[in-house]
Amino acid sequence: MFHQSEPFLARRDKNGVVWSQLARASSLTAPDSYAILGTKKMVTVRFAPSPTGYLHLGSARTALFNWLYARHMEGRFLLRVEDTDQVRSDVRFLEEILYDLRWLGLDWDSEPIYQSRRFPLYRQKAEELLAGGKAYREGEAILFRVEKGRAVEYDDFIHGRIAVRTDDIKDQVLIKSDGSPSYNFACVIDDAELGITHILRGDDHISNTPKQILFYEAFRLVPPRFGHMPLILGPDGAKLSKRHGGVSVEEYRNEGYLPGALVNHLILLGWYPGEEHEVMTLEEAVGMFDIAQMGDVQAKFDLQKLRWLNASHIMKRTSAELLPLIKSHLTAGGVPLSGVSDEFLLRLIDLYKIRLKTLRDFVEMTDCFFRDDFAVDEEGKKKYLAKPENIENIRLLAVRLEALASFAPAEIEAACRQLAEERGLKAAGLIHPARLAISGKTSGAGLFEMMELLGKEKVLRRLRGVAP
RNA sequence: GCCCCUGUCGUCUAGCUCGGUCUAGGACAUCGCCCUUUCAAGGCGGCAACACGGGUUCAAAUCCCGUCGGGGGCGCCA
Repeated sequence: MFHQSEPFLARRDKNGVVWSQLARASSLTAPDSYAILGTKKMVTVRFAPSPTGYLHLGSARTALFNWLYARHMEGRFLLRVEDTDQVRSDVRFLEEILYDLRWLGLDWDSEPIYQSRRFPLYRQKAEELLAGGKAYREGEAILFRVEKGRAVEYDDFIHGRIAVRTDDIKDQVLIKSDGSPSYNFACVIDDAELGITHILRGDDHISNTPKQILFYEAFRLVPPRFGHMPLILGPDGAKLSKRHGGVSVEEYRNEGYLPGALVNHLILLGWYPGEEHEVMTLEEAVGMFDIAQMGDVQAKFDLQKLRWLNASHIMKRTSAELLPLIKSHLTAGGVPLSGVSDEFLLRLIDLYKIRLKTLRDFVEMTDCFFRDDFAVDEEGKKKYLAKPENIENIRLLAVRLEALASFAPAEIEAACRQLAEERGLKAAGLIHPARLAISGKTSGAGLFEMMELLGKEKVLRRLRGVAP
């Protein structure tokens, strides 16, 4: 179960359990406890998902920053599955979470470890405390005795010094009556054994930290450095929830967001890379990341900015890179792709990628290229196809285009402009009605390119459809 | 109720550590103009903030105190 190579400077205790941070210094909470110990440790962080649901944006952000720090420091990023709740945990959730992490571009070192397989260890450690008089039994449970009248202090690397009185901390459950370990206890046992050097987690854990530090003390271990990042809120300042437009990574993937864009936004919600670097790739972020610059103020998830970032990331991708993604969105959107060549799709992507906010937008924007029964914009109809002269112009345009030997944009444009001039119109006076006729839309790519991709036959048929 | 974190444009933020260079800078959104075949993209410009009240100081967004606001926690959930 414990597949890792042994942590740096680890040693085994009399029970054969590997411990990596045996305390020798008296100042357990000294900010540079590692320096005091005289040991240079590889940065080791972890992400500890609980497989009781999908990967929430907040969790994704926690994983992301831990990963960033590990990669920047050339340290290790471990995964620990907190599946002590046998009832609510499900492997399906875990698989989804791992899938989402990979999709975001986050990889981990070593196999994940599972808390559910380590119950004997937690019990053994709790019994040590029992034997040492630091814990007591209450029924089937084992509780930790919190010494009153003192303070627990630590230097949070995001918030600075935090101190709480033990009078405000109740005795803590170590092992529950059903034999499973409490969250805080299993967490400490595992973090110590894994040699975790830095714990970066959400602000919601800030009050757990003093309790955990008490456990480290009880085992005479030097605690890791802790940092708590503020939670992300919804646009209205309330807790991020479904009604804000999606809380799971999966939802954003399905909406057509690029992982790089989602990650970019999540990064911006906790760390500012400088005015010239707001749009960045994960790789760039790894290089620039500075944990000391992380923000300590809660930020609101801004869908508008995400959309803009997504558009920026899409524009930077080549059409070939976008192709498989676009294809899956087309398929998901019910567009049959049989008989559609990659060459055709590539050219269509060339034309439209600059206009996309999400990949999914492509499906709606380009529907006229895949079907003949596309919807026609009502406002546009009134504006461009209501007058008889519009219809006549379209009819004449069809005649001109039909005579074209080459159906390339340049030739189409020349024909359009010439006809417009002959009819005493501005080119736009012909272009807008024509676009509406062939696509049903008042917006889109350049008309001549659209026509070329659509092909002469369809263009003529559609023009004649509105101007028989 | 108690404990903890936090408060610069609508939003994300720079500045705060070492008070004066801040008539507070950038980005998203928004508005206007340019470009233009529409929509985008791009270029240019506008609007817009130091939560409030006291101090300290020649001088405070920057230091101190209080108030108010936002968030989190106080489980044999994780």
